[in-house]
Amino acid sequence: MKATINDVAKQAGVSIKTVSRVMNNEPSVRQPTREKVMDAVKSLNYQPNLAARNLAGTKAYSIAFIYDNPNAYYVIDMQNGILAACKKQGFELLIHPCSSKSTNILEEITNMVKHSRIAGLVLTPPFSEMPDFVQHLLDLDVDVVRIMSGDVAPDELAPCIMVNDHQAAMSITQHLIDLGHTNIGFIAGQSEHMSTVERLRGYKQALKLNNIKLDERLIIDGEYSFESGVHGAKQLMAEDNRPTAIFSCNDEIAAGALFASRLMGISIPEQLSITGFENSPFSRQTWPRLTTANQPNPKIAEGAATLLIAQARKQAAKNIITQYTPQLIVRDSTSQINE
Amino acid sequence: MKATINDVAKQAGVSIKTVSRVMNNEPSVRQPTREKVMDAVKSLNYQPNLAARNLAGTKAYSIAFIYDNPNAYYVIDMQNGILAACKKQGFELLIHPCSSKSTNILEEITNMVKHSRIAGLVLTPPFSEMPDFVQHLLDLDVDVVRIMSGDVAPDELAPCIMVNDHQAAMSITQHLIDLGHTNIGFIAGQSEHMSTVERLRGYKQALKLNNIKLDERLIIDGEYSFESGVHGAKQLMAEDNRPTAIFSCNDEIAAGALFASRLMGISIPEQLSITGFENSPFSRQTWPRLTTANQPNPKIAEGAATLLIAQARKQAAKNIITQYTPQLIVRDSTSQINE
DNA sequence: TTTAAAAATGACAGCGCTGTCAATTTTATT
DNA sequence: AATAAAATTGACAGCGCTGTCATTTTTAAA
Repeated sequence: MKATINDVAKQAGVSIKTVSRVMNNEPSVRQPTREKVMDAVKSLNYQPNLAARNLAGTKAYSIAFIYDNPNAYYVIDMQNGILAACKKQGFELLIHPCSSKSTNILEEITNMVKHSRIAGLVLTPPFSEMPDFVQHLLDLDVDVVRIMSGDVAPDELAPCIMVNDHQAAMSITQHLIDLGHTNIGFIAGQSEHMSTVERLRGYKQALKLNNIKLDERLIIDGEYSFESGVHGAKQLMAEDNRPTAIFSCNDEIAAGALFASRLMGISIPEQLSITGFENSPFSRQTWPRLTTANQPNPKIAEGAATLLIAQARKQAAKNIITQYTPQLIVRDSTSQINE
Repeated sequence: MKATINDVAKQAGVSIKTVSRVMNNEPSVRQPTREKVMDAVKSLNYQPNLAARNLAGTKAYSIAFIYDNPNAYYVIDMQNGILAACKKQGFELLIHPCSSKSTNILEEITNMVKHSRIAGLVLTPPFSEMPDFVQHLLDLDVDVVRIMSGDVAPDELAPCIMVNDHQAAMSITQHLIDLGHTNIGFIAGQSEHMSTVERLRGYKQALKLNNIKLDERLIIDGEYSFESGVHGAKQLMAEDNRPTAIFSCNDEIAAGALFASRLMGISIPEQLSITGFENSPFSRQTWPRLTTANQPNPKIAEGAATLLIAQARKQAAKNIITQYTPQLIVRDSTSQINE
């Protein structure tokens, strides 16, 4: 029923070792031989047995994804992207949900790494932003690829996929400025998240570039939640220096701000422009639909996983930095000032 | 570094076969021997090598979860539950996102089942509601456990975890009736989903039990989305026979209905009660927070996976039916009529 | 052409476990 | 106490592949 390497070898008229070489893209196989083997592989619908590979070889054919993220949309997007890469490369994915606050998280992960043969891990925030954690993993002799916010890698420990929130935040802010806004409120996410820091930095820099004076009172501390958006918007609209636009650190905050505005009888976007961030499904379910920045999470994750697998195969340098910049998506929650 | 079965055997002073027997809970091992082995296992932190097991044995140590669900919260909950069961039983989880509309879905899954040694699959809607699909899998000689909506299993092909939406919908409706409501609108999800059918059935039955005449005009076709809730609520509030309460088929619809009500200047819950369904994180992010029915998805999924693994070990009957009834959670979006 | 070096291919052991079946020990029976 | 039956334990092959190293073939150099 299921073809083995032996069947392929017989059909191609070569030894199983040669088939093995072809399957692993090793050099030292002549082109005609390689083709003969590939033909047999195709005709038999052969797929190497992962268990046997793991048992016999020293290489690993699995990567792991650990997550601690209350945002299910984010996790699923990431997971789907990683799975896509794994499928293409014939790798397996180990999924490990866990809590970053748990005290024995290190032990837990260490145990997993030691007991499953793992080539490496894809790390997302908050894990990707914990240098000690990353170092610990590297000491365990597994590869690591980090997905994190910023435009400059923090170190050369391991490759980084940088999401340029700074640049994206500038684009959003510039979009608002182009619409004529100068009083722009900012509702932040948790300040421990790099993404918040970077988005705030982008916001500030855009103001500076346009010679708009920064009003610190328009920057509201918050967290990545609907409630935070509600409170933030209320607070902002109570200011003397009332903003005509609000930059929300993510779509949920923006949805909250939108909601609060309705309650206060402020019409969006006529009287107030509101922007989101992330382009989660959320942002299409509000009224009006949110202007936001699209973060191509599945693509990012697939890129990260592909890079990780290349690392595992020693086909990539340790210091690779990739950048993604979320792109502005203009929808219905922003417009010219219009009172 | 990593202990093998050999190390355990040596330390316990038995043969590796005996260790193997202990690890697999096979009979024919004397209690003292079993204990000696278990001690060695613990002291060496031994964990059987899955690759070797897969390669050597005929049993499978993996189950699969295929999903096609736009609701990320649902998927993550299910996945976490399944993973918990796998961890406890030393199984591995293969994750396979896919589209049920894709034409080659059957081939795709068949291929996966044939190439990875899989004991069985956990099926959620819509897959669990496709008898042909289930039969096809069974023909492939893998076990299947279905999670689906209803109070009666449709057949005895494979075990079912029934989520009693009918009963839960009755509870919600009864809650509204107890508050004095008799004109209760219903905004449906997609009618192809069993969950919609079952929830509508529960709604109708509760009305009947309370001798409230059913007004078909108060039943609005919809789908499981925010927009649908917005439109549904608008339509309902335009009726002559304007409802004082709205039963929404899920939390997203309810959020939409809530939103529309705000727009129409209807205050919740004073002038209109609105209920959700599912208790997604969504339902805590609305204002007011939604009265809803809690579906313990992680528990359901863990139960399903545990059952599947028992099946795989021939430790469970084929015709097991488990029932979960989502429980009413009363929050702030429902109250007595009060105009 | 001959010969050495390099490239391509193959033979074979063994990864850590389970299945089979044989050897041993225990228990029950006479 | 002797014997048969049952329960327990172990020896060993082999799952499908990769790593090592030997062998063969090709290519380059003399």
